[in-house]
Order: sequence, then C-alpha cells, then structure tokens
Amino acid sequence: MQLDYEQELNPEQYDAVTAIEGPLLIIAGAGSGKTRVITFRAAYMLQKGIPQSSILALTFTNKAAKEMAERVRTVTGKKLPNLTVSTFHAFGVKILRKEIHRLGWRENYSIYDEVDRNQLIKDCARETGFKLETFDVNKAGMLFSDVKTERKNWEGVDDGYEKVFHEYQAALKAYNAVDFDDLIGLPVRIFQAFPEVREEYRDHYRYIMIDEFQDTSLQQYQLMRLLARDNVCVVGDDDQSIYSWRGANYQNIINFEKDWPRRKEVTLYRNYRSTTTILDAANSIIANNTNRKLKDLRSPNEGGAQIELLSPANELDEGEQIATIIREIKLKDKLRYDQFGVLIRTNNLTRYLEEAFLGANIPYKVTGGTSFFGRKEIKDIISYLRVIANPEDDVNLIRIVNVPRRGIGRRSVELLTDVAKSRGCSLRAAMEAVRGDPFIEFPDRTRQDVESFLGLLEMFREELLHRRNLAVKVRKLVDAIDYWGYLVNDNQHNDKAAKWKFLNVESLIKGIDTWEKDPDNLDPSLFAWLNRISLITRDDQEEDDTGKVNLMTIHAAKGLEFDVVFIAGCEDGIIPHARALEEGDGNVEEERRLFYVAVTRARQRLLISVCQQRRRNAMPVNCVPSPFLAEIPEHLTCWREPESELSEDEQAAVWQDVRKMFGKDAE
DNA sequence: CGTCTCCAGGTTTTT
DNA sequence: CCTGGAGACG
Repeated sequence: MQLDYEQELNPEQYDAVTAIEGPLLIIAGAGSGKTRVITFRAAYMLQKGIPQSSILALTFTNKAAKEMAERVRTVTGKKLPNLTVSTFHAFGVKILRKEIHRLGWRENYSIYDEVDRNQLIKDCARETGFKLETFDVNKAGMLFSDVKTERKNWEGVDDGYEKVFHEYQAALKAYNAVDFDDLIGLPVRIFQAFPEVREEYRDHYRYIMIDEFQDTSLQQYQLMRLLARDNVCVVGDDDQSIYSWRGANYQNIINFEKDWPRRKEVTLYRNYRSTTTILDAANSIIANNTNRKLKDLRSPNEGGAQIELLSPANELDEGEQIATIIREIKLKDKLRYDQFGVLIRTNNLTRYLEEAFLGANIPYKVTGGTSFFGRKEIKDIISYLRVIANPEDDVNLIRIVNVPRRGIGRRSVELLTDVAKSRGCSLRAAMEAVRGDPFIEFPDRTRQDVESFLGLLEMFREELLHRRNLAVKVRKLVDAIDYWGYLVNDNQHNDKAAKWKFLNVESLIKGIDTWEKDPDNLDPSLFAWLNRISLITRDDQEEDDTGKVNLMTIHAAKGLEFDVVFIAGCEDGIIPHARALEEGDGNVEEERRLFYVAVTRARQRLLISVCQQRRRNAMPVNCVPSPFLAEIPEHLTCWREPESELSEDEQAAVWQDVRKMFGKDAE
C-alpha cells in the first residue's frame, strides 16, 4: 500500500513522520494524533527501506504496545514478524533471557510480582530479626524500589532496613529470581559492564521510538541512552505524566534536550478528538499546574454539548443513573456500547458499576481491577509451574508446598529451612538432601511426604519441559494434585465459589492452549509462557470487545478515547486521592493531570458524577465534590436533565433491544 | 505436628 | 468485606 503522507497528515505531523534520521522530540498534546504519527513514522521508515528488525518501539503498557503493533500492521498491510514493539519491561525480559547469565543468574529465572516480592521481603525481615509488628512491608517494598531505581539512597533511613534490603537482594539471586525493577536495572548493568554486548544491541536497534516518554523512569531513560545512537525519537506530553509514583519523571524530557542538543522538536497542538467545550474545560483545568511546557490545545470542532454533572445519592444510585443514561444516549445518538467509557480513580469503584450494568443488562468490559492472574487459584497453579521451571524459586515453593494439604506444614517447613540455612542452599535442595540422606534428622512421615512431593515435581518437570502440549500437561498436573478436591474442601459452605474458582483454572488452561496453538508463536515453551504472563496484569485474553461499555481506571484509559465519557466518583479524597496528597505536595499536580487525562478522553460528551454519600468500609460517609470541578468554567457545565420523552420510533427501538436481549445475544 | 477458626486491620494508580 | 496471621484443637 502506498501512503500519501502529505494528504494524511497535518504539517506538524508530516514533519515528525518524515524526520527519521537524527534525534527528535515530539511534544504531543492530548488527542493530537500521536499514535497516528508513530504508526505512520514506522511505516515511512519501512518504505524508505529500513529493515523492520532495526526498529524498536517502546511503550509503557501492554495494551499500548499491542495496539501500536496492530496499527502499524494495518497501515503497512504487512505482518512484520521482526518489528519490535513492546513495553520496556517486556524488552528487558527479552534481553535478560539471552544475557542474564553474565550476571550469574540462569536463564530460567523467575519474575516476582509485588505479592511475591512482599513475601520475600517479609521473610528477609524475619531473618534479620525484625518483629512483624514493627516492620511495614509495603513501606519497605517502596523504599527498596526507590533505592534500586536510584531515586533514594540510605541516608536517613533506619539501617535495619538496609540490612533487610541486602538480604532481599541476595535471596533473589539465590532463588534465581528478579523483581520488576530488575527487568530494567539488570539490562542497564549488563550494558554498562559489557560494552561489546551493548554495541551488539546498538548495532541491531538503529531506530528507536519511545511513546509516553513523560512516563519513563530515570532507569528506563538510562537504558534508552545506552542503546540509542542518534536516531531516537521520543513522544510525550508533560501534562499527561501520571506515573511518578512508579518512578516516572517528566524531567526526562529536559534530560533529553540536554543529552541530544542537536535534536529536532515538533509540537502537536491541534486536537482532533474533542469538542471545544471539552477542550476549554481541559485547558483551564491544566492551567492551574505550574512548571509545564505551555501548549493550549486547539480544536476545529467548535461548540459541543455542555459537560453534564450528576449528583446521585450514593454509589448504588450512581451506578443505576449511569446505566440509565448510557441506554438513553445510546438510543438517542445511535451509538454502540463500546463507544462509552466509564472512568474511575480506583479499582474498587468498579464493583458497584459492574453490578448496575449487570442489573441493567448492559454488556461491559472491565480493564484492570483484581487481575485474573492475581486470583489465588490462578497464582497457585502458576506457582507450581514456576517451581517446575525454576526449582530454586523458594518463594513459590513455599507457597505451594502444602497446597493442597500434603502433610508438610509449618513445622516441617521450619525444619527444612534450618537444613537449607546450615548448608547454604535452597529449600528445594534441602528437600533433596533430606530425601537422599537418612542421617539428617527428620520425622519419617514427613520425609515420605517430602519424597512424594519431590517425585511429583520431577515428573512434571520432565513432562512440561521436554514435550509439547503444554495445556494438556498442565491439566494433568491440576488433576494430579487434586486441585478440584482441594477447592471443594476449602469452600465447604460455598459450592458456587469452588466452581467459579475451578472455572478460572479451566480458563487459564484454555488460555495456554490458545497461546501455544497460535501459529505466530515461535516459542511455545513453558519459560516463554511464564515470562509472558509475568508482565500481564490485566486479563488480556483476546475477547471480542465490540459492543461493550468500557469500565476502567483513568490510568488504564490513557491513550484511549470514547465518544461519551463518564467520570464516576468525582469526589474529594478520591480524585485527588487522599493518600496521594499525604505523600507530598507535588502530588496535587499529578492528580490534576490525572483528571485532565480523564477529561480529554472524551470526544463528544462528558458526564461527571459526584455522589452525596459513599460507603467506605461499610460506613456511609458524606462526600465533598472534587476541588478540580471548580476549575472548570461554570458556563461549560450544567446539571444533567433527563432525556426528553422518547418518540414512538425510539420506543419501538427500545422494545426491539429488549427482545433481542432475551432472544440471543444482544449487540 | 497439622489443620481449623476467629479476629483485626486495611489497599491509588501498573509493569 | 476480604485477607492474612495467630492461637486452639485434635
């Protein structure tokens, strides 16, 4: 397909797309066609004969990566198997898989998520002699992450914590595991310590693009700088920086200006997404922030509906009202359900909305929330697979050693830990030692239990590593440990819960099946699968999303747009979030940016809901509207009026809808 | 020594 | 309201 770039793009966009040699900084306001620029830019490079394998496009979320890859494929009409579009973390995994041996890990390393990490920190704290009450695991986790990403040092920190930290680092290595920070930090270390490796990657990825640059951390910036020669393009918007709590630092935009003084700079300010009503509101909200790169968005879509405010009595009412309005607008404006987005600040708010949608028979899709992979039953099975893949993984081993119950309880684990400590080996090795050496003091019964547990793991390691049909083998494993029996037993008074959990396990297995049968999947091994799912938080199964209302956090909504957007729970304490404000004063501005991101997701209509009361920990609390609401010029807003009476035609349409719903699947 | 039951405390956003 | 941890029971 031959693209007419000049036709398809405005002058600034064209500038950005065609400047493929040399450093380029694109400041792209919300809705200014940033994704379009990136995809066209990739297409332009390919057209100029640059091989796909030398292009590296990095984004922040899996969703964004997936979407970008898809769009480039659509625009070029090619499959592009060797084009690298991935998140920073996935890219780190890719490098580590090949290079981590240089730092003393083995390639079958485990990736620890936050739960695993906190568990390990807890163990290390206990080891170091902390009492569980005096030790705040969450705080330690954040501190450790800050230290690892070089945002903090040990100055002024209780030195007990530093000890725990070193213990933690040592334990990770001993277990052949890494945490999320390591996925970026270790590649950086490798590139610094092995210049020849760095050169190899530099030669390979000669054209680099980074999306959502305002969300990169210092560490990620380092990785980029080690990798990039001259052809590096970063795209960002300081006004949409909403990940500073995770180390994102929009100062990186300034760093970039310093490090690549010869750069070209393009600002995209024309907004094609929203009405001027919505843009004016957004502009005047963000104007309250200091220290920004000034750029007011301009839109050719004059006018537009006013921003409507709702004031439901409580969160239940809120859900019902939103559900009702969605149905009304859908009919009036002839929209599909997937053209609606309902945004919230925190995941726990999804619950009421989901219930309301269920009650109103509105199809919806939740992005985020308690992730599929965070569910206990799923984590259990995955822990088995991790231990099978990486026997030294003590955290996951402890997790499953007695799930389902097999007689290896607290005391036995303590004994085994003693053995491991005295020999300086992993728990798994300790188990093997106990099996092989009858002179180690150990209760006979438990020794037998340990032996059969080891036998199970070894048998399945053989199966899972050396043969095909991963899904079949995993099902066999689930059967072998009688996980179903365990679920029934563990949920004695709740058949439904047991069934539900088992269905989740089934769907996990089905997911493996689809994944390994995908013809584009070049490496359907257990390791590859584990690496992949470690980076997925959402349940990203390829479902048919069309025709479903989108329910998600504002963070998850970044980069997306909807014709009609609801911002629910727009109350003081929720946005800005009380906890964020406790942390520091810069956080008000970040919360404001978050609100700005939410507002700018809307194309046509924006509705904001403020509850009068909300239940918090089972206690109803009176709500105060978010202070950000006052930053919207009054003339742009109005209270929501009920839709006018439906015409006869429309009534007929409603009935048809209802009938369809009870017939087969409604659209 | 393993398992069951009760109780207290608490959760922002994501890789 | 749900989780995780500590104490009682068998």
